[in-house]
Amino acid sequence: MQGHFYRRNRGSGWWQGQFKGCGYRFTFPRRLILDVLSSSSMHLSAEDVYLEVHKKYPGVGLATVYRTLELLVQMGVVSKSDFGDGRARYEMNKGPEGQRHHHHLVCSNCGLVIDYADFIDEEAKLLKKVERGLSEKYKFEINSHLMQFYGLCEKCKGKKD
Amino acid sequence: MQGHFYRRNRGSGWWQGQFKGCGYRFTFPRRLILDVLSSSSMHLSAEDVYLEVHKKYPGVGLATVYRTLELLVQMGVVSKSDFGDGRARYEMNKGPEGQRHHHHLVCSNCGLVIDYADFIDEEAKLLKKVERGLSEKYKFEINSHLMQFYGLCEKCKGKKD
DNA sequence: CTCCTATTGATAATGGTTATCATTACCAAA
DNA sequence: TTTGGTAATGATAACCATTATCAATAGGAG
Ligand SMILES: [Mn+2]
Ligand SMILES: [Mn+2]
Ligand SMILES: [Zn+2]
Ligand SMILES: [Zn+2]
Repeated sequence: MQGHFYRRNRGSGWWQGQFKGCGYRFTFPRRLILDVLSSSSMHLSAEDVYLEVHKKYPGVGLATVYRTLELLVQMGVVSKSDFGDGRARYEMNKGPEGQRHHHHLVCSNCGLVIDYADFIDEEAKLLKKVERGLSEKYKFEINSHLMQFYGLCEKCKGKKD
Repeated sequence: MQGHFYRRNRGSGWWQGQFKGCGYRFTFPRRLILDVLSSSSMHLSAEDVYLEVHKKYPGVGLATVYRTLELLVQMGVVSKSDFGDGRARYEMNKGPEGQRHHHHLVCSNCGLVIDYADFIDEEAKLLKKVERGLSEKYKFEINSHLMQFYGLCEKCKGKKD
């Protein structure tokens, strides 16, 4: 870092534990990035996160944002999605309050993304079943899945002439 | 085109009809690209298609391959997937013989991709159910879905120490 | 066969993401 | 508290799949 000074990072608690547990350091930029992700319910791009962090501490660089996001994805703390707009989107996945697993509904016209967890229970039941069958037949060890629905949102559905 | 000559394209049949039906021309490069996709069961990148077409007719450019692939995706003839290797993958989806809808099993370690349609029936049941629920609750008109499983293939599962 | 224009090929440009590298900060040990 | 080894960082260049540009060509209706 050239010319920037962070206040000493004396953090503690859940996040610090998560990082330490994985053999990583809980640095100040990482804390800031987590703050942004935690206090937002949107699907943020790396640049979104960068701009937000930048408001509070202009010293944090874009590269660090990318690196941290990738790290958090690896840790399972953040989930990374592609909604077809040419950039990755990130959102908090696991926090002190537990998981928040959900799937997405994407509008092909305006890009609106809706989170839903309503039908996760039913889905989970079948997903488990399918996963079991696939594991057996293809000798595959399934760790995760991706599921998205595409279509037209209420507004875009009406705009069709 | 600068300096290349295609033999007159006197094609007819199913494909020609598909293109005409959508208001497009059935050109020679487009036919070649379709040939490559039709005669392969792999998940080809745009460059893969380009190299293959290039063997027969070096006059076809990469831009045309990209354009044609995008067109075919719009027409529903080809499906475009992202398996996480930084480039889009294409494969035939609809042909004279009908649809070939399937989902994917992706190895997070070696990138192996397995097509499967075995459990589509069970999946389809749930997908329909969930789609109905989501449509109703969120006033969404669902047109398509994306479903992938990630994990370790047989070989990679064994290599873990 | 003619004419209009959709399509094409070569190539430059785009833009999100990654690599590089000198500098800095975290933290365990003294 | 001081020190030292090293993980992490910031600025920036590089990467690279995909798109835009534009003059030239080819498809196909009439
Ligand atoms: Mn979400
Ligand atoms: Mn496939
Ligand atoms: Zn919409
Ligand atoms: Zn594998």
